[in-house]
Amino acid sequence: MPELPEVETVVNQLEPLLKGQEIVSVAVHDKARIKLPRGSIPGQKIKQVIRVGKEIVLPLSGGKFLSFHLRMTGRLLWNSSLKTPSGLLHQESSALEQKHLRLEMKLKKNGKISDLKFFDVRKFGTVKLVSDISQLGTGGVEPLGEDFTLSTLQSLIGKSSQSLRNFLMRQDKIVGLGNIYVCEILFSSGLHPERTVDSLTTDELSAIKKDTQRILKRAIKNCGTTFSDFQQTTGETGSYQKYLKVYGREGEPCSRCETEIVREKTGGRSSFYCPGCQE
DNA sequence: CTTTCAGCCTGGGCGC
DNA sequence: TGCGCCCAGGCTGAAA
Repeated sequence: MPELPEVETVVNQLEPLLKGQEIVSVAVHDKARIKLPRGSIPGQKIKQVIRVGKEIVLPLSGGKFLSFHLRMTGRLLWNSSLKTPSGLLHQESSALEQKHLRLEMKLKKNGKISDLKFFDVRKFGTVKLVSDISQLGTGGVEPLGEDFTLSTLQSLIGKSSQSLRNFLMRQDKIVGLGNIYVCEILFSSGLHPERTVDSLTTDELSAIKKDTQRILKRAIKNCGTTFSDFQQTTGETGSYQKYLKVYGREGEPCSRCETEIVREKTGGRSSFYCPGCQE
């Protein structure tokens, strides 16, 4: 469930490891989903590691950009193995890892060979090579960027009458937010997920902007949110889950007003919120 | 035009 | 014990 803070964490951890590495070879294991032009990558160097929305992007020395989107279960690991459930024998564990391996690159720097592996259990993740960085991302505003202001938020909303929850999840408006952080932001702002965006006052919009930035920054500081052991791997040892106020807390008393947190499904997605203090 | 929604995909957890 | 069903959720493209 990587959202902006989790992707940012992976980027921060990979940057010093991958910077300056030459890509020696690329092996695509999931050829049905991952299409890369043959021979277009080997020989190039990784200039840096950056984040564009929820994508992990490697600008290459030849001017192109190699991009990974983890979606739900994608993992991008350097010189390490996919952590699999405990209790498996070594050969079972390695067979499971091989089953989920989608792409592998051999890297070289200062004569040392290393590898970068892309795993993905559910195959939603994507890998692509583009010649222009503008081909990446989904067009939304970076919530931690300078241009995410109250007036930007107002113009993004425009004449939309969508629910607040659906609006905040839209990557063509604001990038990086997913279900967990949207639930947390709305709790913090005291707003009901089904409020329509055209009903919001200036003060409420201002609260959304402020809470979005505060929560994302705090989550990045804590290296994101990690849920189960299975998903905990290099680059995802986050601890923000201990600060979650509503997500996954259905049935528990609200930390603000003691009302029981509810979970409600709308449009196939679960919203966690407090019916007592989110209006 | 805007908005909603099924489908993609697998493994874990639950009820029977 | 094992089978069927539901759930996680970002994003696309089709339908409303």
